Amino acid sequence: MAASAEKHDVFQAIADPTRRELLRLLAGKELPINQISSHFPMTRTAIAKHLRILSEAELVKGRKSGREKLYSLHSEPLAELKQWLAFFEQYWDNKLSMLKNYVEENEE
Amino acid sequence: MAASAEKHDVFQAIADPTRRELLRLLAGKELPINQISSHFPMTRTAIAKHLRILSEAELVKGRKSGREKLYSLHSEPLAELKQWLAFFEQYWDNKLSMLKNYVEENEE
DNA sequence: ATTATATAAAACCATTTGGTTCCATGTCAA
DNA sequence: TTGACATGGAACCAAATGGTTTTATATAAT
Repeated sequence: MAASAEKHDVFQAIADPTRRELLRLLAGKELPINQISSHFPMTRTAIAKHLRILSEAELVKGRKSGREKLYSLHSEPLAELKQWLAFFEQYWDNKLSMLKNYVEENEE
Repeated sequence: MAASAEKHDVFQAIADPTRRELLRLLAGKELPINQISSHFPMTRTAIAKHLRILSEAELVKGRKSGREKLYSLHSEPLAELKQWLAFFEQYWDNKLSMLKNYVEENEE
C-alpha cells in the first residue's frame, strides 16, 4: 500500500536529460545534493527540483544523515518501462524473442 | 546520413500518455489520422500534433495515400531506450542477468 | 463544376516545466 | 553561542507543452 499520489510517473521522470544523468550518477553511489549539483551547470535548487521529481517517481530515495541528505538510485520502477518496452520489441526483433520472453517471465 | 535535426527525442516522445497510446494503436496497423483521432477524447488537430512529435522521434512514419495519410509504428528507435535501460538492470535484478546479457548482445 | 472529405497550418490560450534569486531553518564546529 | 555549512521553500520568470478554433488546400465523388 502507501500508493503515493505520484504527480510524476517514470516516463515523465526520465524525459529530461539532466534527470537521466542524475540517475546514472546515483547508480551505486550515495551522494548529498551539494556534491551532486557540482556536476551540473545549474544551481543547487534546480537539481533539488529534479531530485524531487525523481523521488515522486520513486526512482531515487534520500535518507537524511546529519545535516546532509544522501540520495541514491532506486531502479525498481524502471521495470515498468521494461515491461512497456517488451510489448514493442516483437515489432523490431523476432530473432531471439522466445528466449528473451522466457527470461523475462522467469525473473520474478 | 539524413540525421534529421530532431527537436524531440525518444524519451520526450514517450513521456506523454496519449502518445504512448498512439504507439500501441499503430502497432501493426496503418491508420489515417481521422480514424486514429476517433479513439481519443481530443480534437484531430491535437492528435496531429502528437503524431508530429512521434514522427520527429521517428517512432511513427506516415505515407500519403490519396487524400489521406496513413500512419504506422516504426519501433526501431525504441532500441535506444532498451539500451539505456540495460545499464540500470544490473541494479535491480542479478538473477538472470548473465543469460539476459547473452541474449541482448546476440540479437544484432 | 460543385460539393464533401482529409489533412495541414496558423493564431491563440492556459498550464507546466525548468530555471533563477532570495530567505529560512537545521546541524555541526570553534 | 556564534558562525559556517547543507538543505528546504517561496516567489518569480521565460519558454515549452498540450490543447483549442479557424482558415486553407488538396483529393474524391456526384
